[in-house]
Amino acid sequence: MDASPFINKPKTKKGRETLNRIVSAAAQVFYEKGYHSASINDITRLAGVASGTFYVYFDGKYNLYKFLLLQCSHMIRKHLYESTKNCKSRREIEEVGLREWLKFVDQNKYMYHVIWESLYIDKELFVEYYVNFAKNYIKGLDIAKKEGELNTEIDSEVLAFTLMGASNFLGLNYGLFKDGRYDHEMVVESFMKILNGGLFRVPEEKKEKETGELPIRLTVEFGDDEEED
Amino acid sequence: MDASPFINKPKTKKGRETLNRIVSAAAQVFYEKGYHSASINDITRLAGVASGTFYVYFDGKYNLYKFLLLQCSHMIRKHLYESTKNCKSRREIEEVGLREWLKFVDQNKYMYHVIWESLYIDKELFVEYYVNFAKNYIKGLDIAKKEGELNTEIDSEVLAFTLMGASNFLGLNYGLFKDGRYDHEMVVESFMKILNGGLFRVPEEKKEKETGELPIRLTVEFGDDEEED
DNA sequence: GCATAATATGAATATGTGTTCATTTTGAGA
DNA sequence: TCTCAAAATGAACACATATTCATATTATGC
Repeated sequence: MDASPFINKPKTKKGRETLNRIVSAAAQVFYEKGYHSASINDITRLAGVASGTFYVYFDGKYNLYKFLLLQCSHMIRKHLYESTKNCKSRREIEEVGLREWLKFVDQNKYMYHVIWESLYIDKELFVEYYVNFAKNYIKGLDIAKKEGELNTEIDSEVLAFTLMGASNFLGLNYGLFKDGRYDHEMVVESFMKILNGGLFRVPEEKKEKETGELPIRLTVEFGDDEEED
Repeated sequence: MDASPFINKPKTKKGRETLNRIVSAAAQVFYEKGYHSASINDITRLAGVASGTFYVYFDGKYNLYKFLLLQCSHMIRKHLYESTKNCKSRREIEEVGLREWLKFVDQNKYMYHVIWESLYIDKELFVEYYVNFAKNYIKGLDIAKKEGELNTEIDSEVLAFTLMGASNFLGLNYGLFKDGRYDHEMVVESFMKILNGGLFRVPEEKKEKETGELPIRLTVEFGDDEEED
C-alpha cells in the first residue's frame, strides 16, 4: 500500500525536510503521551514549526496517525525480511527473527505504542495490521511444513499467533519495561530451548518413591511389640 | 489492593445498583469507543442515569477507569486460579489455563481493551499490571522447576512472558478477530503440541539426497561419447 | 531580478466534553 | 405521616484543542 493517500506530498527538498520533522516529532509525542493526549501543538512545537504548517502536509491528526502506522509496518517488515532472508532453516529464522526484533524494539521503542494504539483509534486498522502480519507469517510456516521442517499436525495459524505473541511480549518486557538493559542472548537462548522442545521434563515419579510398594519387604520381629492396629 | 480509594461507596441497595449500572455501561462504552472517545454522557446515557449521577460515585473519569481495571484484574486472576487449582501438573495448568482463558475472553471481550488501553492512559498502570501478573506466573513456574517438571535451564521470566504473550495473542485472534467462532479444542491441542516439544521435525537431509555422494558409483562407458568437459 | 508556486505563519474560530452545583426526588425508619 | 440522609438531576460553566485562513516568507526557473 502506498502512503500518499494520507499526505499532501511536498514538492521541494525543504518541504520534505519539514514533513520528516513533523513525522519524527509525532512519533516521539505519541510515544510519550499517546495519540489522544498528544496535541497538534505539542507536535509542531517539537518539530519547530507553526501549528498551521501541519495542515500543509496532513489533512488532519487521524491521517498523520495512519501515515505513521504505515511507516512502522514497512520498517518492521523490511527489517525482519532483510535480517532473515539468508537463513537456512525455519529454526534459524525464528532465532534470528527474535534476536533482531528485540534489537529493533530497543532502537524504536515508539513502535509498540503506535501499533497497539490503533485498537483505540480505529479498530479496523488494528485488525488489518495483525491479520495481515499473521498471513505472511503463516505463509512462511507452511513452506517450512512442506520442507518437512515443522510438524504438520500443528495448526499454522495457532503457531503464528503463538510466536507473534511471544515476540511481542518479550519485546514489551525487555525493551520497554527493562528499557533494553538485559542480556539479549540469554533471552534468545531460553526461547529457542522452549521451541526446541526442552520445556517439560518427566519428573521422577515421586509418589512411587514415597508411598509405593518396595520391591522387597522385610518385617523384623522384635518380640516386645505392645501396640499394634 | 482494595478498590475503595477509587469510588465513593454507595450506602444503600439502590446506590449499589446504580454504581453497578454505571460500571457495566462504562465497560461496554470503553469497549466500543475506547477511553478517550467515550464521554461521560455516553456512559450515563447507557446506564440510564443523569450525567451528574456519575460524580456521586466517582471523582472523575480517570478514577472510573482505575476502578474498572482493578475489577478486570481481579476477575481474571480469580477465574484462572479457580479453574487450575486442582491441576496435577504444570503441563495440565498450561492446558487448562489456555482453554479457560479463551473461554473467558469470549465471554468478556471488553477486558482486552480495558487492560491494554492502560498503556495510553497511565503507562505505570500498564507496567504494574503486567509485571505483577508475570511475578505470579514466575512463582508458579519456579515451583514446577523444583518439582522437576520444567527444564531449569530455561529462564522463568522468559518463559512467563512467552506463555503470557502466546495466550494473549491467541485470545486476541480467536476471541476478538474471529469473535469466538472457532474450534477451541483444536487451538488448545496445537498449542500443547508446541509446548510438548513437537514443533520442529528433523527433515530428511535433502542436500545429501540431491547432491551427495552415492554409496556405489558406476560409470557406464557407451563408447560413442563425443562431448565432455 | 522578476514572477510564481511552494511553504510557513499564528491568531481566531468552532466544537466537544469533563465537571460543578443548586435543586429535587427517593425511601427507610421513627 | 414526618424526617432526613442518600441519591439523582441536568443546565451551565470552564477549558482544551483541532482546524481554518488571510497573510507573509521563501525558493526556483526563466
